[in-house]
Amino acid sequence: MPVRSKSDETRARILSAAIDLFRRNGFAQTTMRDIAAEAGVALGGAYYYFESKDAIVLAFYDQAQQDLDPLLEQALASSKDLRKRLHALMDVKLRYFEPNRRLLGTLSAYADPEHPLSPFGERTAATRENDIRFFELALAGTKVPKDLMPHLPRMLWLYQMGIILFWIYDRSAEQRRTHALFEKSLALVVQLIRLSGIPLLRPLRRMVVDLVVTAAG
Amino acid sequence: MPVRSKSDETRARILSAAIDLFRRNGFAQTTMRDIAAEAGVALGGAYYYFESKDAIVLAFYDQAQQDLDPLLEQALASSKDLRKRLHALMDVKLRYFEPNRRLLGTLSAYADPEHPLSPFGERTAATRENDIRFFELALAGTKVPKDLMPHLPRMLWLYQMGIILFWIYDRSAEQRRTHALFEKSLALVVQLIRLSGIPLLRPLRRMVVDLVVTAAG
DNA sequence: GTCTATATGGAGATAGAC
DNA sequence: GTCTATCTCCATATAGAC
Repeated sequence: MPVRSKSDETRARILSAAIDLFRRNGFAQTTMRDIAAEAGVALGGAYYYFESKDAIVLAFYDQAQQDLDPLLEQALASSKDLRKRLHALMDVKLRYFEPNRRLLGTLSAYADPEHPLSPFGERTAATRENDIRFFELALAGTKVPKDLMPHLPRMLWLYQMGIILFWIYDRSAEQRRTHALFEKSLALVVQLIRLSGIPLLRPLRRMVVDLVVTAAG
Repeated sequence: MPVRSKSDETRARILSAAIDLFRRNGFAQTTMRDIAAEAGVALGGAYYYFESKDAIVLAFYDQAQQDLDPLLEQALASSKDLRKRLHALMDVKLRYFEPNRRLLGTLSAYADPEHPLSPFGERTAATRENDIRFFELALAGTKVPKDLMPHLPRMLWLYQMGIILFWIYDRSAEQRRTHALFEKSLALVVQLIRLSGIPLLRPLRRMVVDLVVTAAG
């Protein structure tokens, strides 16, 4: 454990104040002035540590990834079964982001890959690829047709993003609808992966792979 | 054709100036001052006709719907074949929105159903339902299992929204990737609808219907 | 009813003193 | 490293001319 300098301290305090405010009041409604006040520094101080409001969100992404990595590793170790593994990955993420559902909402606004905060953009590529790797690991031990294998982790990642998006805006109590939707769709997804190898479905599988290749460019 | 009063004239001029600027510079980057200047009125003039910047976008939606309705009717009349009809519907929309791809981009930002500009929200419900009705009409004459029928128009609408979202951010020349993706996925979708009736797929179909019901609440 | 001119209040960001 | 003072820009509001 590195000793945290006073500077690290202040930076962390600003970040945590910001996330707290984003959570409570939303991203757009939170001003840099609010953040500075909550962290006990002057406005300029906040800008000394983060060059912009966006940069704070990026720092939040980075921290989330660092926090999540070991939890995701652990989730994968809990079982060899694909369904259970995918379920465990999702559980870890939803639990982690639960207090920040609202913040994710304002961020999901950035679908444009050219926006720095977009989950599909360049600035977040490393985090994204890191995340996709966990789906690759989850598939270890599961039989998947050769032509599908290179694409499946990314497809599962996208599926996961869809569920998370649904979850963000799910107004049902404790997001029960998302949980029901996830259980049912996951069973379907795993079933389809299992069935994807049978000869009868070969033409269908090829169509899907072709589709994915087209979409990915 | 009603005679346009001077007031209607001005309103239309402001709307068209706004859309033009949104298109060229994006929604967020365009200020009400820009809009007013481009339309040749003072700032207050713009606010006299539109109570907010958002209201201008809503007016754009409304106008788009009015313009599109007859074109979509016509598109449906062009064929009895489901694939061709769905293709024709998409063609009409992409052609219409082509000059405003960028504007749609900034709007797709509003996934939150509570945001007034969200395509999933209450404020846009009438436009949305109107649009879904065209998918219902497109299905007339196509055999669809009874349990699936009530949900299929909405599912197709959602599929269409996905393609349009992809199109918005498609940086390939003339959005060729989107067009390829659409051709291929449409063939798949139509094929699945055709196959959905065969007894072997009944369990799968029931899972999907169950899924849709869960998602819709 | 239509529009101009001007005001308000708040945002993100920065320069330069300490 | 941190603060104060200040800048620039914007959505929106309003008073009142025509």
